[in-house]
This record gives sequence, C-alpha cells and structure tokens, in this order.
Amino acid sequence: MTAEEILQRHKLKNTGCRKFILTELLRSDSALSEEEIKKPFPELFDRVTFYRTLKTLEEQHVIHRIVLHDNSVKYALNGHHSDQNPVHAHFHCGKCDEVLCLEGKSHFDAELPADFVTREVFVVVEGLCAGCNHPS
Amino acid sequence: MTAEEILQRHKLKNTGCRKFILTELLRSDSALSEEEIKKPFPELFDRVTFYRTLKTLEEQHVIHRIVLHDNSVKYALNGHHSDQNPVHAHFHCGKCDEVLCLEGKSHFDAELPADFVTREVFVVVEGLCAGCNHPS
DNA sequence: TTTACAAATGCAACAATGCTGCAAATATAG
DNA sequence: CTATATTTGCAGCATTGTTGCATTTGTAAA
Repeated sequence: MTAEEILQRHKLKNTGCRKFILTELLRSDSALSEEEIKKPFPELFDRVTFYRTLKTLEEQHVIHRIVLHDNSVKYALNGHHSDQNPVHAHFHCGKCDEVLCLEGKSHFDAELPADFVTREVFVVVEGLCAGCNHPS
Repeated sequence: MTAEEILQRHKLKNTGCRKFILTELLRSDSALSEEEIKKPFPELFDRVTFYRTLKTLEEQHVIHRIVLHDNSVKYALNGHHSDQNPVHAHFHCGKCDEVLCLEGKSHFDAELPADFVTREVFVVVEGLCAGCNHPS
C-alpha cells in the first residue's frame, strides 16, 4: 500500500505534504509524533501546512491521534478495522518512547452510572517494551 | 476532609494557592481543568504559581492529572485507593465536558507482546452523561 | 492540452500553554 | 522572634494550536 493509493482511496488530493506524512508513517512500525515525522526533512513544509494536513488526515479517518499521558501526541495510520470496536488502545514505552497499536488485542469494561452512553474508549498502556525491559 | 487536613497529611506547607486549589476540587463532584479551578477568582494567583502548585500537588500524589483525547487536562483529588490497581479510568461527557472517576468500576485487559511490562493504564471513556443523553 | 475552480500551501500573526531564573514574600520549626 | 527553606510573583522565552489571506497547485471538465 503506497501513500498515493491511500489518498486515492479516501478521495483526497495527491499533495506533497500528504504524501510525505503518509510515507513516513508507512515506513514506521510505531506511531510518530509530528516532530518525528518531520525529522528527515524538517523544513520541507511549513509548520502550519503540517498542522493542517495532519488535521485533515485525521478528519478523513486516514490517520488517528494518540494522546499520551504526558500530553504529547502521536499519529498512526488507520487499519482496516471494522470500527465496531470503540476501544482504541495503545502501548507506550516510557523508556524508548515507542508507541504500539493494541488494536484487537485488548478488552475494556466499565460500570457506568445509569443512562450514561459510551461513544469511544481511549486507552494508553504505559510500561516498558521488550527491548527496554531486558536490555541485552 | 478539609484542604488543610489534606496538606498536613502530606506534610506540605499550608499556602494560599494550595488551599485554594484543594478547596475548589473538594467542592466539585467532577474533575476540573486549571481554568475551571481558577474561575471563582481568576486573578487570585499568578499563572506560574498555579502551574507550579498543580505540579507539586501531582508529584506529592495529592491530585492526579487526567488527559482527555482532545489534549485538555483536568485534575482530581486522589482517593484512598490501594494503588494496587494500575488502571486509571475516567468518563468524559462530550457535551457538558464533565469528567467522572471510574475508579474500581472498570476492568482492562491486553495481550502485550512477549516481555512487555505494564506500569500504568490510563483510560478515557468518551460519551454522554445521563443529563446530556436524556435532556428532560 | 488548456482552462477553471476548489483545495492546499506559505506567510504573518496571535493565543494558549509549558517552563525557567531570580528576587521578594511567607510558612513553619526551633 | 528568628532563621531558613519554600513559595510566590514577575519577566520572559519556547512550543504548540489556530486563523486569515494571498498565492500556488491538483484535478476535473471543456
């Protein structure tokens, strides 16, 4: 799957900034912050363009935001999930800062007060990844 | 439980800003943002003092931060929970913006990759509260 | 291919928030 | 009451979020 294919599939214009962001996210196993995405070419696009492009891609459900407990934000490509499951869970390694999607691998239950309705559930698991837990 | 008692219990000096923040949190059923805490007397303390006081209270485990999916932050008093349960779950009403603690009322499970370790789990349930779901 | 238009981009600018250093004020232990 | 460590207020800077507007660009239709 290429950046261009993703954009076509979502009927979005094939622009430089969009291609760049999607390409970087495709290259990465883990979710990336805005800064991490920009890293290879920090000055390639204007700050505001970057900001607006991320916003658009999120609104169009191409990518999703992950808000960590330290208030920082990372972005990841959306999978082809059914969107039936309202639980969005991610793992964040406190040492190497990597973020992993736990889609389909987690379960959450809560007893809400009467008449409360759940729309979405956002979970961030803070911990250590295998590499950081057992540094060899 | 008064603000002074809480401060004594944590061996913290009994200062104006601390008392003010704790008093406002004690008065409220739901978690409050910095702005919401300040609301009654917006100019009573300097912006930086407020910022640093919240940070201190959090570091001393008097209050905890709740980071919502829109990146905003709310604060709530810590209960007397055993701290055995690493899951911190809160409900956020997307309409009236209230935040409720779901402590002890939720359960989370995830299949992590081998050798990954969980330290803490932060959950935000986005939805509608009873009042906003069934406006009478 | 050219044209036309909506959309995307870059730039300027401002708001909100996070954060640090330092001097003055203050809480509390003795 | 005094001494001292802590807290506070102020000035100021960094980062991030956001908007308006003029210019450029992608794409669909002529």
